[in-house]
Amino acid sequence: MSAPASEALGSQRNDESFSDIWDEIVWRGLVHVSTDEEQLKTLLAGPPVTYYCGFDPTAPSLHLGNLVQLLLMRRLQLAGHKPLGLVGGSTGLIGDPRPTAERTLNDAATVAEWVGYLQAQVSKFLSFEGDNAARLVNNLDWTAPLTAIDFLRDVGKYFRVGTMLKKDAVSARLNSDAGISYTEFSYQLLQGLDYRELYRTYGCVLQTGGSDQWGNLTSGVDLIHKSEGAAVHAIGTPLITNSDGTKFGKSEGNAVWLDAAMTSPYAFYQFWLNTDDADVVGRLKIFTFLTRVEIEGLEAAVAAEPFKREAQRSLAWHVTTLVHGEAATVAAIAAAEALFGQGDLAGLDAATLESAIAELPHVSVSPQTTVAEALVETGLTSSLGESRRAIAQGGVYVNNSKVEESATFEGTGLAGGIAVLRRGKKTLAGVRLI
RNA sequence: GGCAAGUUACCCAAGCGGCCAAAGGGAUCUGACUGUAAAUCAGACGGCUUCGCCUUCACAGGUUCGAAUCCUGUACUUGCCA
Repeated sequence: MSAPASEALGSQRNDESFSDIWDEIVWRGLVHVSTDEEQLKTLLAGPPVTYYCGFDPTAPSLHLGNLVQLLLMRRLQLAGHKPLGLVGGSTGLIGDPRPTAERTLNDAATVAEWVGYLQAQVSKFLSFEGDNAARLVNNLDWTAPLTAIDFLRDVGKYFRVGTMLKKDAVSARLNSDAGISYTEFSYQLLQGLDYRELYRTYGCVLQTGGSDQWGNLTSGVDLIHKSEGAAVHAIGTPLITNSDGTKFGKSEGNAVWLDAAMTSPYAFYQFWLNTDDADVVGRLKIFTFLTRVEIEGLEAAVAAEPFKREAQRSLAWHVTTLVHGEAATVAAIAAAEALFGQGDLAGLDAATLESAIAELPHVSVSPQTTVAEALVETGLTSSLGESRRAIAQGGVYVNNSKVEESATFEGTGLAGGIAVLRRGKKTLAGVRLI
């Protein structure tokens, strides 16, 4: 992430029109499953409780799925509760069972490096000041010293294999032809252990996570019930889906990351701007701090004047600002306005073009370079063959003019020797001619 | 440990000696229509110096004029038995 989101922390607040935080998160569609609702509602309406959510370092950055959790954590913190942000230094070495196939293990040094990145990202969404300051924890701290024997005696004894086999994540794998290793099968014990550790150390009584993690959330609830005799809670957020059936959080087949180096603020903004009408209201509820009244106003706007995409603009603005800061968001919008679809790129001055190009993937090439080669270099296509196909299909433009097969950049330089390369309607890249 | 079945392109999945760069579906990309939306329709979808050539069907070796297809070994997966 390029800019600290903390600049936004101070202005964030929950919607006062709800009688309590539970009602608000239910309205926002953040509760898919949970332990006893009445108890949770009462608990969250009372004095500060300590809660946690874990993030495993299976990549160098968090992604949009994690953002749902981060925002839920922040909403609970705004309601006065104390967050524990857990980054899974140990669980990241194991990997939770995915429904499809066994994970490839990452080496310890890589995971340790990613732990650092994730901790930095998590920190930006929580406040570390005040009575209910957030705290970061790493489960490697209590898992690493544990011996196999202690683990089996102090944790394993509380788990029944029959119960473990019934967890969705495990049974899905057992019923598939991929099977499951003992390593991944054991994951739920580790997560259960985490919850118990945090319960003992910090009095943590609530864990949140994606509903696909429900089995892992409840394993901790059960463990604490059995070994500590205490009743604790869990909330599972819904899996975010697109109304057209495609996967949420993918842009052109790639994950949308929170790290600006992996998904640029420009691409991030575009992702949200392109949200379906059918999905945009749900996204506003989950990913922004707009109030119910404000969201209902945008909902009406979508119904009345969908072509204005006011809700999408608002959504893109708020989420991009939240993640990348206002300056980066302004730059992303300016770049889009300068570059997008207007026929008249030649009218832009060098400074405007320079800053617009900076938001896009860009390369420096000689004017003799073919457009097909530049497509590959900027990542707009992955091979020359693909470039040729794209050009043949009429999907490639330089400075908004469709190009032919053997085109080069001769004579295409705009102000500052820059050319704008475009594939399809919305995929742009910058080319600096040298 | 024994027996059986399996491992095909991003995913699912056909193919069972030549007509196979490999059916079909999904995902993805492009075009048309649009609102930088959805739906729909059309095309593309291993690589390249693209009327042709090159590299693929778990891995290694073999049989054959010729293998994704047959044989041997190895790895991994699943099921049943122990």
